[in-house]
Amino acid sequence: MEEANPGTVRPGGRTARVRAAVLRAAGDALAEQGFAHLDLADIARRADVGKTTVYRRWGTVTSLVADLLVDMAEQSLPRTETGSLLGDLKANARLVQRTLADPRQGKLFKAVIAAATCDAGTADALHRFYAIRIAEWAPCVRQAIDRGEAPEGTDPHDVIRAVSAPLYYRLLTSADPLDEATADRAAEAAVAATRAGAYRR
Amino acid sequence: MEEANPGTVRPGGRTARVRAAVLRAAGDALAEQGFAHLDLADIARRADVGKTTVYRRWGTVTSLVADLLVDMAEQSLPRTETGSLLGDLKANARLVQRTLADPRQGKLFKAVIAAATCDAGTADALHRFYAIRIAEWAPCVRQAIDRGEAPEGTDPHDVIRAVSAPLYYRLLTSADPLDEATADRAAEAAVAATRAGAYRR
DNA sequence: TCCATAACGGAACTCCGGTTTCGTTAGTGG
DNA sequence: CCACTAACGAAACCGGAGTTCCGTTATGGA
Repeated sequence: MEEANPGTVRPGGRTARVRAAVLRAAGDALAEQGFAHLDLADIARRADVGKTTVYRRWGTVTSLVADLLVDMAEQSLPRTETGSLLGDLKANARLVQRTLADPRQGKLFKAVIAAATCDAGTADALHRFYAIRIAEWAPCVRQAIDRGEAPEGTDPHDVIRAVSAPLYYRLLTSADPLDEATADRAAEAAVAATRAGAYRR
Repeated sequence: MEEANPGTVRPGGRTARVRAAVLRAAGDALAEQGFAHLDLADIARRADVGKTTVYRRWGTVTSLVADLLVDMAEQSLPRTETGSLLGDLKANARLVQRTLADPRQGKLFKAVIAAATCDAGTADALHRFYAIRIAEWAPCVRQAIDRGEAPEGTDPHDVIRAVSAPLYYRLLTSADPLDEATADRAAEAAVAATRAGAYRR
């Protein structure tokens, strides 16, 4: 007789309220202090729940981060459409830039990336989160192919990744500003490379 | 009377031997288990030194990682020259790819990036490490400008960063393979974007 | 070579994050 | 509405990472 994980038999009601409060508290704490010294008892206090509950339901910091990533993936924004590849990729770059440059969101993303380096389950959740984001924006590259703005055989996922990569690299490896010019440059570079066939497979 | 930090009055002899052993042990442990649960007493055991010494000299895990980054920056490889921008950027991309795809080095880089998200001193050391690497390879873009392969006003640092960024993005946000084709594509995309003037300032 | 002391390490100690226990509260289905 | 139990939380407990103490070893300059 396999025992169900806590919170899975009755996922609604109080259980859902506790999850929401704990995930909100976790996001706040991650943004404030990063991943390293995250303390589940502190999360419990912030969420106004018992620390036993947090240990029972999530067990470890990285499991809590993985659950937060699942929640973030469910909440993420749909893409916009501008009618041109450059316009779409600039919109995407600006969205990523605004997120990473936001004091709370930028730190939160750093923290979840750090957590994912330390735990396979969290890494899976992070990979899924980004796969969902990339899949959300990939159609704009397909549309560009249809409009003749990108060569046949261009991999849409590669193009979308090429827009985000310089912004994340900047966030994680330097203290350089993450401004709109940087975002626009990332989009322009991705468009130029796309047109030149660099992402053809 | 300001007290000197341990190891700074007599930095040679036994002090240097202890540092070398501790940094080697730290690199191994970071590669094996990531950053989160790094235990200074374990590092001391691996290095065959007293744990008091590790706490006295480095104090925290992140300070030890920062010192490891200083050491890594001192050890890094000089750039190669191929005579063409594409050749040079491919060489750079391949070097980064080989490093990140290496089982030990890839994990080590993930771990130091994670550590840098958690501590300002470690972040500074990481930023310096990458600034040194980028400065090492920037001359190849300057040479390309001189040869007419890149437009005047191209920012060499932007170009070198554009080569690395997709590889780090792949390492940190997905489980996708980091192969030579990916490295070559990063170089080709950077060259195409450079030629199109995307990195002109 | 000698000496002052920087740097060292073993052992004892502390404290806080993680674990266990068990009575209480909320949810669900008959 | 009621009975069963999933989920909850307070309190007590535990152990290992971090800290302190003090005798030992190695270094560098006179």
